[in-house]
Amino acid sequence: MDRILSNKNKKISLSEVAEAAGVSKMTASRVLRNEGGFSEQTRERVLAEVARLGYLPNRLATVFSGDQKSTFIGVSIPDLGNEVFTHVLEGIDRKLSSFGHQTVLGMTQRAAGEEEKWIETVLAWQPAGLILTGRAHTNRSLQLLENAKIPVVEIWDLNSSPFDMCVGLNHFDSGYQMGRYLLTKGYTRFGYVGTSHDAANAAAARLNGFDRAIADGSASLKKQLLLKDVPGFYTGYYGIEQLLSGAPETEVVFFQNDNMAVGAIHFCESQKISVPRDLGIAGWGELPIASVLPYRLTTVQVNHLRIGQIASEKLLMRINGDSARKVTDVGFRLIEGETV
Amino acid sequence: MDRILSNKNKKISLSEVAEAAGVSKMTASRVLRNEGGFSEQTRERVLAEVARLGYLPNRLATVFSGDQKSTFIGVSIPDLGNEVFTHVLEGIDRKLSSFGHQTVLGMTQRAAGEEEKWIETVLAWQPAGLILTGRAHTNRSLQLLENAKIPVVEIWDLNSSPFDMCVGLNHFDSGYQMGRYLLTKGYTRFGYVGTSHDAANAAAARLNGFDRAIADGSASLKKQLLLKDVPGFYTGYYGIEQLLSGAPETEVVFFQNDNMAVGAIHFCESQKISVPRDLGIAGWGELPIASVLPYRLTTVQVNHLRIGQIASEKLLMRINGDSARKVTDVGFRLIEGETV
DNA sequence: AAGGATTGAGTTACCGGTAACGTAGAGATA
DNA sequence: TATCTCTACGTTACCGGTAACTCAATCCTT
Repeated sequence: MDRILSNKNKKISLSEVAEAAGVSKMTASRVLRNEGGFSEQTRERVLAEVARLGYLPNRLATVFSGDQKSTFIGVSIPDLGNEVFTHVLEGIDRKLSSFGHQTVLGMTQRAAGEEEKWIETVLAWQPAGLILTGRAHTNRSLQLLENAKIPVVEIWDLNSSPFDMCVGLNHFDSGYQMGRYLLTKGYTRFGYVGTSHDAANAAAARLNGFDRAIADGSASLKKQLLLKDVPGFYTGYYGIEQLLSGAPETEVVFFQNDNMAVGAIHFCESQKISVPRDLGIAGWGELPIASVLPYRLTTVQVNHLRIGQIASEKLLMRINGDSARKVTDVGFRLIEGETV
Repeated sequence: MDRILSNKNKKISLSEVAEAAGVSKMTASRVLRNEGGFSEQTRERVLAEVARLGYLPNRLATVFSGDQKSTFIGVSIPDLGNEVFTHVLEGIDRKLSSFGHQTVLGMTQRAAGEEEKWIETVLAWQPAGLILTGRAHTNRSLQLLENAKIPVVEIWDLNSSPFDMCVGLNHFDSGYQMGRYLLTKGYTRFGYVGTSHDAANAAAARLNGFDRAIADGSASLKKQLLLKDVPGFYTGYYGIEQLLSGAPETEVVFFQNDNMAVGAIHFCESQKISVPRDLGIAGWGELPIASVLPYRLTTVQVNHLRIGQIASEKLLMRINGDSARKVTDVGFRLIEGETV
């Protein structure tokens, strides 16, 4: 009845191919790896049997025997629902797959210590390297990574002394610069809306930087709102409503990302609050959504795809035995838009 | 100089743990699997050595020896840049990881035949099952799947006779219903804007259904635009501009997804084109972005997350030896919004 | 024509676990 | 007391490839 269950005959192994071709397993192996040491006649016989029997090599055996390294790369990201990280992941997978590697995904946002469990599980599969988002790791995680002796890239938040390698940007600085910029625009009453839902360490760093800039400018952050929700349009829309009802004197609001900022702009439009005349709005990350606004959003531009690509490149270099720079700062650029 | 290269000592194996504990490899294995057949004293000694040496089991060896199945699940999606599929992927990975499985990602949109190559690569790793997006597979792909003898779920587009199992919805019908609905609203001049960029078989089915409905209503699709771009806001924004410049008499436009529809609405706002008075706009997929519009978007609601969850559940059931329904239709719901 | 190099194979061992089987000693049973 | 049954291990073999080694036949050399 069941196609799978009824069909119990196991997979074809190299020995069976070899036997069918009338040669030894080793000779068949040589033919498949094109290693030389066989006649043209033998080659044809072996390849004919490979095709006839539908032989597929078992990479597990190769890697297991230690002759080759695995081509798995473990990639942990906090959240697929967050557009920012899907762009990073896209950059990673594109690069890796074009070099014959496989991305083994891990979403590790849901609970603290989740990453540790994931690292342990994925290491048991002998990956060739790991890419981890963020730099908060448990002691045991670090121990596991130490023992694994594989290259590791931490992405997103820049770390001057990473475990191994690191690519990202200085989130604190990006928040600080935004704060400075808004001060030069003459604002004195600031607000911030973000989420505490995800592994928002980087977002927290941005907020800290923003806060510091304002303090350095002898102003102060009037109201900050950390919602327990995903950082999307919707959250921005209702976040701004909530913030304004609590602190209507706010002049400008910095959002965790562009999606939230655009949501806020929509709220303002619906309430006839003029941006930037009545209220300034700043986002972060330059997400595609901002492109459709009739005016340019004030935001911070980050090349998410590039973070993923560089992380993959570092890993690939090290896997190939070359050395790679410990820290790569992809930087950011403040976009002086028309919403403040 | 290099942490990795200088540290050549290989990983600790079970034999080494066993030796250190003064027992045989087999006894150590029994302790770790809690299989019984050892004394409390032995157990403590082995576990102490495991902790001291930082032993991590090599799952490759276990799976390779055929004693256990692998916990890999290969998941191929066309595009991570497309929000729709990231939601599906999120549903998949959540479910799989909570049952101790690993998602091995594959992005197979970029070129035809890419999926075949990916299937071949990933099968060599002996995955426990596969999830494939869409139902267009090459003959060789089908051959490979046949030989692999593992459960396979095709997702997204519903298929009455899937290779193995299938979960999704009838895209043709969803397009047809939208067409019928717009006809009842009295429209006679229709437009469509989508992309030809991704594996848009499902989107093509929606367009076909839409087209058929219009033909059945004795009207006709005036203008259809297939842009070579990603199906996002931006593309919708410029797509509608292009469509209207070519066919200004168009009364209502159906978009490939909500992102594009919202982009179009933004364009209309910027051009003082009133929606729905001057132009009707319909989307597809009920993406979060639509929530921020001041009015409800006319669209088709689909539970993307659920598709991923059900696909994973089917796979897990079959991996555990139970049977699962061949085809699951998650359905869709036409949202009669305020934009037509 | 004897010795050396080349070609086209085959043989053995190994990777790290686990199934299956074997076994010595302690305690229970007839 | 002889046998039987546990308990707590140890031993062997195997999974599917590949490295390292061996070896016979052929082809050049000088």
